[in-house]
Amino acid sequence: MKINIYDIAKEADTSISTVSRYLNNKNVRPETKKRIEEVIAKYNYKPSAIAKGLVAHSLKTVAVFVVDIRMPHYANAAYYIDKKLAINGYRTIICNTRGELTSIVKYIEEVSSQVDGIIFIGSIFNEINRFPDILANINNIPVVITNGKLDVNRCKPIYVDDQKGIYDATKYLINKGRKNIAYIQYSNNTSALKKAEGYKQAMQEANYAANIYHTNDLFGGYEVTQKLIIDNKNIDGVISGEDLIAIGAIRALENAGIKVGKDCDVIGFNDSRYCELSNPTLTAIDNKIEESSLAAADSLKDMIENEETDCEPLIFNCELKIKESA
Amino acid sequence: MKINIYDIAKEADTSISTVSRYLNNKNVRPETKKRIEEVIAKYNYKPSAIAKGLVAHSLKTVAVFVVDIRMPHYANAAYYIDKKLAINGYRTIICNTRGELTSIVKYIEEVSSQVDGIIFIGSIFNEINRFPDILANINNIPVVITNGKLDVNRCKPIYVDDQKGIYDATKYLINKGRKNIAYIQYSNNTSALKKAEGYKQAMQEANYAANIYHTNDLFGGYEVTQKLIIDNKNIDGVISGEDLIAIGAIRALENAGIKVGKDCDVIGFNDSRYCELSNPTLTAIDNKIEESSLAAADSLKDMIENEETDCEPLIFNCELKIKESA
DNA sequence: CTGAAAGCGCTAACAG
DNA sequence: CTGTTAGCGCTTTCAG
Repeated sequence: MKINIYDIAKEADTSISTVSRYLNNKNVRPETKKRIEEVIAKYNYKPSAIAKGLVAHSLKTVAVFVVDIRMPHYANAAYYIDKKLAINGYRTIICNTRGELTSIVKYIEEVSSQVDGIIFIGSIFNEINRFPDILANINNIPVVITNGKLDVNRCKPIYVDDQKGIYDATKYLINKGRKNIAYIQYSNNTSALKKAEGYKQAMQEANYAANIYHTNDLFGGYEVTQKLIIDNKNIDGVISGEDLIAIGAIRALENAGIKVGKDCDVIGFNDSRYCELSNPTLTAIDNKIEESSLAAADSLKDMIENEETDCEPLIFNCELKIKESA
Repeated sequence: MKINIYDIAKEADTSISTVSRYLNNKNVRPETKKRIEEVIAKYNYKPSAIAKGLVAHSLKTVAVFVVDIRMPHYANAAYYIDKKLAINGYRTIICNTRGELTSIVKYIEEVSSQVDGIIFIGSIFNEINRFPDILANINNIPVVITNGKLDVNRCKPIYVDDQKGIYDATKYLINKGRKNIAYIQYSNNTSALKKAEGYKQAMQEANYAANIYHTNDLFGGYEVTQKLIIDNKNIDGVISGEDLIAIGAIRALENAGIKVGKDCDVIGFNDSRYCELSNPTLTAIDNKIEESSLAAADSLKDMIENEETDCEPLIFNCELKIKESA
């Protein structure tokens, strides 16, 4: 039932090489070409990408590792990467690892022998360095990672200085005269710790006490802030490493009668479009997702196609985007 | 440089079939096995998934077509589909079509000869029916589509009755005594039109005038509602076909001094977790993304593995999830 | 411009 | 349990 190039050649009364040439837009005599076209149309023949891939040693496919595509940060990254790479004829396999090591391992094993390269989004994937066996799977393909560095042959790191981003934002509040600034940390990975570090550093320099709250629920900003308000009635600043948490914080503060942007400033992280949905709109640290994702896609493409071995890290700086909440 | 199964066989002093058997966990004499393992470890050999795919006529990969992975609805769908399919050993290629026909065509052409099946999320992909040439590409692979039906050999449609969802929600407000209910429509595709239809139907039955506003910006709910308020000072209900728009509406209403949930009710659509970020929290129509996505994944898997040809549509009903805004 | 033949890396009979 | 052989569907020399 399934038609292949042999069938086409036979029925078009020519050789498979000629059909192959036709398929690849090489010179074929018009009459032969016409016969081939007719047969192809008749059977609705489509060449097998897999067989092509075997010869070309490439399926023109890359994998993008994220924690959870439902989180705006990852969705944005995946969107820009796919957009950029699709232009160059690459398909994007999405790997929702949920940050679980077993899941990461499974995806790597399945995907590494099928893709031309991998992009890891987020420092959590640094964990892979602890497992040489897993690393071995990706030792021969080009790899890009944001906010990390993998010990493989060809790894291009792309850094966005989250820590400095938070540090600057904290400074900004301090300079505005805020003294009682709390930080809400989401999850416990390297990236989250670094961000918290930026906050602590700025507070320390100003001789203010650091005050860190934790949540592991992306939508847990509301509840954690309710606690925070009870603990600390004089709160005048809240910073979080995730926009969504900061938006939850705003809701909690407003519901407690604390005017955000006036009595208390709130700053988020990512500067996702969700900032606009908040009331007041959320001032946030823009961590350059679009820029860094496009750079990741470009770098990977270069590494794949030009055997590029430039593994110098690329560095982006955050930028505070001021809106109503601070 | 690149090691293949021949190299392994030679160095382990055995045949490729034996190596192949070893790789596929079939019986191999312990001593032989040991030699093979050593050589494999020495060269860090990984079998080529592409070559395997050529033999198996499958790469265990599916494609998921969405409009834009950054939209919560699509991100959720993609997440659940990938989660379910990954358990069964399938990889998920994501195709961000932006709803553009040229992009849809390009993705289909590239992907159709490489994947085992395709899931289309959303009625917009019904457009494909207008192009027999494109349809031909996917005539031989199993296809699942939500809120649509494609004219190909094997297509499983999964419907979620959006129209009824909006109809019921409108009824709900009417029964609460709301009379001046406006609807904000996002985009112009079949799905959007059907939703608006549900609203009109309910209003008509109650003998109230329908009042529809439009926006093409997912984050445009705020601005459109500002206009709406100017046009209609007695507004007491706002319904939208997208949560994010409804959240923008809430912000505009509150900023205009109209108490949401009291003076005016607001209802969104999707019941995404963003409803929790709104203040007041957003009452919304749950369109069963998780259920329908998991069903899509299951159906596709059945169609792929069991040559399943049951193309009876699967139907899900929406459910109004009441929170603070209505 | 075209055809024969080799090869991409693996699996699956088949015969031992 | 193992090796030989023939594919899977395509591209690519290399002669002609």
